[in-house]
Amino acid sequence: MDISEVVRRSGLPASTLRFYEQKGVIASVGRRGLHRVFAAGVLEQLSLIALGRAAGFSLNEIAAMFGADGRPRIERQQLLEKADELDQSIKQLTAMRDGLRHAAACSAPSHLECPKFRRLMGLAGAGVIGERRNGASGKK
Amino acid sequence: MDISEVVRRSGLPASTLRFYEQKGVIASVGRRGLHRVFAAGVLEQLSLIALGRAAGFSLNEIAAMFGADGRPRIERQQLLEKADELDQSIKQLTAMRDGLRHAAACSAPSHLECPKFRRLMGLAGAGVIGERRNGASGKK
DNA sequence: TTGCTACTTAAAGTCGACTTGAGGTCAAGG
DNA sequence: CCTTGACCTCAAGTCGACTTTAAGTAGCAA
Repeated sequence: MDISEVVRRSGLPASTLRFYEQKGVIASVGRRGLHRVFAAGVLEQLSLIALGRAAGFSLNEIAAMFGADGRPRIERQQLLEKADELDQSIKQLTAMRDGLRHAAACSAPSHLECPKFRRLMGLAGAGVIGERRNGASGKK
Repeated sequence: MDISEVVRRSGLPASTLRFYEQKGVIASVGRRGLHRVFAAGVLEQLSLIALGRAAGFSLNEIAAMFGADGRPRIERQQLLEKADELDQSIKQLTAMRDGLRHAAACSAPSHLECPKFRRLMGLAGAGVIGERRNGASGKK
């Protein structure tokens, strides 16, 4: 497969594929002239990468999960740790969501008057609630 | 209060306070010489900012939530929208967490052999599962 | 053989939220 | 009065995951 076919079948832009190759998270099997040639398996790898990213692994972590052969060597321990991290996130997000819904419905004239809201503020101010860089989609 | 007191009582570094002021998300009440002077209310504002950040609002969004007086003007609609976003995130993260736990426990020799895992891969590859820049802590 | 493109590279740019560094000012304590 | 060090400003750097741009190359159809 040449890069355009991988683009077509994966939906990723060519720039991303080159970037991934450069980072070592995928590999081309060779060149036809200058042009990269990819094995069919790269599509599966790309799915796996997308999954890893969605689970919150960084590209470097993901790169470390592939052996030189391109097959994944994923440690179960790592999966469990990430699952626990996600559990933490889920709890925080759930508390936050409930807090927001309450605040939106709360009859207090200003949110600052609402005790629940203030409690949430206190937690966030004390750093109890995890820092997030980005959470939900960002569609469009 | 001078900046060092705000630092002490908020736990935030001075650089962050200056940065926040420059972004317009907080304001100092004036100067004593060159030195900024802050009103006591800034601590509450900072908690509110922390809360907003934890909920997934950007600094720009947060800045827009404060009137010129420094009091928050938070639209309930905005809170509900963010709550819905969080709901989405929570669903995705929950699915991901369960998938990871299954994969870790799965008896298949390679994760690639596991149908559930492959299904998750497919979803991620198709972009069904939201993109995340960062989710859980990142402690240490 | 020509010429069109799709491909190539390397370097720089983007985005958000800050941090860091260099160089300067001045309020307060001795 | 003088030193000290906390504070100031402005510019640049960082991090991660890419994208963009400029300039060059070459596979393939005509």
